[in-house]
Amino acid sequence: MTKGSKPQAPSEFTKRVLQLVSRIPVGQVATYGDLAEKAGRPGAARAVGRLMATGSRRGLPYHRVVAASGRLGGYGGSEALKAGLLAAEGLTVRRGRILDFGRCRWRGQS
DNA sequence: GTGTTGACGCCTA
DNA sequence: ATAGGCGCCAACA
Repeated sequence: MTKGSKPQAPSEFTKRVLQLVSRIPVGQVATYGDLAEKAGRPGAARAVGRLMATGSRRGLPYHRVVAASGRLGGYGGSEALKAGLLAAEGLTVRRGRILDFGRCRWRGQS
């Protein structure tokens, strides 16, 4: 089969971000900017957020991806749900903010 | 090819 | 602390 048609070939950046998200261990969280940087596009936090919103891949712990400064960000319209999921992971969320954020922030391989 | 949007990030007032 | 603006990149109309 030739490549006659190109069915939404995912960019390296997209695959990279999704891969990183799937690598986030339980009890830890990563920020959009962090994922973008690890994916090879520092500053592309928006692109990362868009990937979550559109959800090219399912089954990934998108709820472990939060905004910077310890803010949750959003979750399809129910950030409370995101907070609940994070709390269930062992984190502590207070008024839409992750307390031990600097403690549970996933650093990949530090 | 252009314009707009989006689960962001950081700065300044 | 709150508000507003600019910049970044990728997908969609």
